[in-house]
Amino acid sequence: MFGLVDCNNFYVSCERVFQPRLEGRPVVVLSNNDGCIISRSQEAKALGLKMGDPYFQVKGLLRQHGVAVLSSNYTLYGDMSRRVMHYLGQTVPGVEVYSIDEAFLDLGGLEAHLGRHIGGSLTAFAGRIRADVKRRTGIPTCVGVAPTKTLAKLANRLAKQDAALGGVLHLDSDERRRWALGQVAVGDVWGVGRQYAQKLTAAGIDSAADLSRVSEAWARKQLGGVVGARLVRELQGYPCAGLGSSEDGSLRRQSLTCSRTFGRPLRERALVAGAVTSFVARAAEKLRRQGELAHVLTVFISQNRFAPGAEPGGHSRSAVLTLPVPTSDTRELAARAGQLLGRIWEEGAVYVKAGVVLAGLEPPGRGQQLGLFGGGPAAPAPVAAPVGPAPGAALMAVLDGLNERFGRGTVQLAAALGPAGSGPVPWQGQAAWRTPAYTTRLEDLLIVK
DNA sequence: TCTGGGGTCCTAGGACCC
DNA sequence: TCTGGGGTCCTAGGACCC
Repeated sequence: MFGLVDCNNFYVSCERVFQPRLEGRPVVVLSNNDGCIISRSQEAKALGLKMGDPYFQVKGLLRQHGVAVLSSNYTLYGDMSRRVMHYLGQTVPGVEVYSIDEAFLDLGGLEAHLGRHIGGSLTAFAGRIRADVKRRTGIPTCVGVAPTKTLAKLANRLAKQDAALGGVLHLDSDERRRWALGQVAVGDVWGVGRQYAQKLTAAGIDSAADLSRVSEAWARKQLGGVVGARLVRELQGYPCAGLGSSEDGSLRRQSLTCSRTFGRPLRERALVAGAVTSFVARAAEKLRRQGELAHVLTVFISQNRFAPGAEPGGHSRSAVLTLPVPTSDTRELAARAGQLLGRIWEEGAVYVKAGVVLAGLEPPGRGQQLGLFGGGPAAPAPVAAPVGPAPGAALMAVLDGLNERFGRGTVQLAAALGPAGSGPVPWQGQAAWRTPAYTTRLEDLLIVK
């Protein structure tokens, strides 16, 4: 049995914890660079504001209705997420952190145990989790409980829709499962996106219930092979996916990206190179926190995809390099990234965004590919060097330590600093309405009088 | 003027291995 | 006449998720 805990309007809810005056008012949170709406309160949804609406297109509407507008504050959301997940991890046997605001719970075998303790049902247990998360973190959630992950997602959606359910829906019988399937449009099923929804409705499949009745062969043919087959089976109540392992509640990623839209369009190579270097540094930091090394490095740069005449996908170029020796050393990754940028750079073009991806992640230690001539290119080591910490690891540890203690960016590569002079780096995005880091910076701590 | 930033999984084809 | 069988790795692309 699976539970799915999903925080309601997560980013808005995080902001409301520290600004209670935002309760009951329409509130939106904007993406990086204050580009589009990425989180909306119920009141904002009721005004017809959509996920992904570009800010400049809805500015008038926002003003007209007195909508509170906030820039995104990922430091805050990440920390609030950690608190929620930590509580869940202490409360149930297994947790898979699925995204910043969602977690799957392993509720297998709990029912018998619960019978003797609280209220006797998973429904009551889920209600208690919900109340505890709210009390401990201030974040409202809904909980779906069902025999498969896909059904738990579906139950969660219904719990969010219908306030009468009290934030919890447990699909504890076949009748209830069938009822729930009938309530949900096929396009709202987890795993059915725009393309599939279009295809399905064209074939007369309109609800989750309809989808649960198609043949496996049809699902395979129409919905991406085995993925589609599993999707249908899950709707029927047969689990096809277990709880992803994240024992300590932290996510272990298979790739790490850092990319940003620039604060303004850039045409100077040195500036874009500076941006790429700073993105590499950030990605490498995440990589080291995860305790891994990367084998594959990708750099991409994008021109304005909304420019008239831009063909879909044609606005972006990327270059990939498989490193001879996996590394997490910012200096080496930055040097390689600079070379990759040279391969895709077009003089005269105007770029609006860049990014780097670290992939082929592996833990250090045994099994590591060593350089044939010893060490990595950045810091040659003797051929006979025993397997041990990578060259430069100590330096990176000091770098991370300083930045953690004194704030991100305290020590950086000079190449990531931008042109001499003062002011924000030219690739820094807009964030006109950013709230303080209430929970992670001492200076930003709220003072209650 | 202005349009996010992360991720996942699967398929298919080609090159190459023994 | 006849032309194996079993793999891996890489790339590109497509779908999906929050």
